[in-house]
Amino acid sequence: MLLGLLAAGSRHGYELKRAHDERLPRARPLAFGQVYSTLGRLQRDGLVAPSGQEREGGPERTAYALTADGRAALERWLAEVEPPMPYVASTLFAKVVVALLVADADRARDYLVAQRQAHTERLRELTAVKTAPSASLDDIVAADFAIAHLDADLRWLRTTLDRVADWHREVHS
Amino acid sequence: MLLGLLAAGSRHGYELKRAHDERLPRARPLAFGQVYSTLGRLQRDGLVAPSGQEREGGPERTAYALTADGRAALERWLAEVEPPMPYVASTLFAKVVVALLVADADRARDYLVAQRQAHTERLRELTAVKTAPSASLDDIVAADFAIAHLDADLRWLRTTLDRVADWHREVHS
DNA sequence: CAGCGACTATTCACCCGGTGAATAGTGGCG
DNA sequence: CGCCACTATTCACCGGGTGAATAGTCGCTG
Repeated sequence: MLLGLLAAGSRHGYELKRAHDERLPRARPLAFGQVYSTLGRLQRDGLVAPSGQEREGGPERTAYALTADGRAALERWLAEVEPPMPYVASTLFAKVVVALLVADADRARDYLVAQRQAHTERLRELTAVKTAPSASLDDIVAADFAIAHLDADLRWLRTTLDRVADWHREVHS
Repeated sequence: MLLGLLAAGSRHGYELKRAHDERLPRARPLAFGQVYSTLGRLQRDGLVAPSGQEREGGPERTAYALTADGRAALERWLAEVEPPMPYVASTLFAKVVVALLVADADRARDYLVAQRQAHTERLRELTAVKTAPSASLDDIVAADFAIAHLDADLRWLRTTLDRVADWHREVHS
């Protein structure tokens, strides 16, 4: 991701974090410590290099630019397809499994119902975000992504509610 | 997750990993190193304690059990609802954003089309998994989870394909 | 002018989860 | 006895995430 941002032109660390957070408004904001430690690694591996020193209206800052290797690595990454769902990695899923292991079917059901409600509420919020007049395409595309996955969770929660009794029986056999 | 498995009875590390991988067949298998280091942390925090030493048909093994604090922490965890989609955290999403930053709209489209194909293929595989005669409910519920999220990705890929030109323009403005 | 606060730029120390390999013990077999 | 397979655990390392600390510059105020 940082490589991608640097491809658009060299930047110093603080500004990279700024650019990241702007470009992906709904992603987890980067910590400064993380930006610099990642830049350090990228530099260690020859994918970025310092490209200048600047001092305007603030303290000294070091800009970084992509190296040819960095550009090649980025192109490679962009050319490859992400493996779709190689694993089910989800806290929600794990929690439901544990609930069935640890509690009775009714308790698990209660959890599923509460989670469903929270999802429905969040869906409402995100729909409001994307329909606001001030929504940028960045906001809309990200909201759509989130909405699609909330829907997926809700669908799964629904069918799982129907199966709780059977699943609970199987888990305890 | 390990706490949940221990709630069903005390177990040693190796067996915990085994139980985890069995219970969640489509999750990422745990590394042994990870199980023990997590157990160490849980012990450090007073959530689990060694509960016995055993030697049958193999080397010595140390079983661990939940402490009262551990049980309480597990109950607390189970009682709280997971915050739904607090962030859009997805490699797929980040990749599309970078593609738009770095490449032209056609290149981004090519990537989206290739990714869509991989998703469709994976959907087929997972559908086969859940319809196999030998499929357990564990398999089916996990496959349904994955299928729902693959669908969500596909839905998003579709609308994003329609928006590439506009989004590309906005990204570069 | 000095001090303060806000903003900018970076480092530091630490933690967790993930990884792959190494180490050590037991049992069975030739 | 040695070897192999299986069981049980440790070890050393890595990247990403966290929160706070450090340091410089600028503008404002008394």
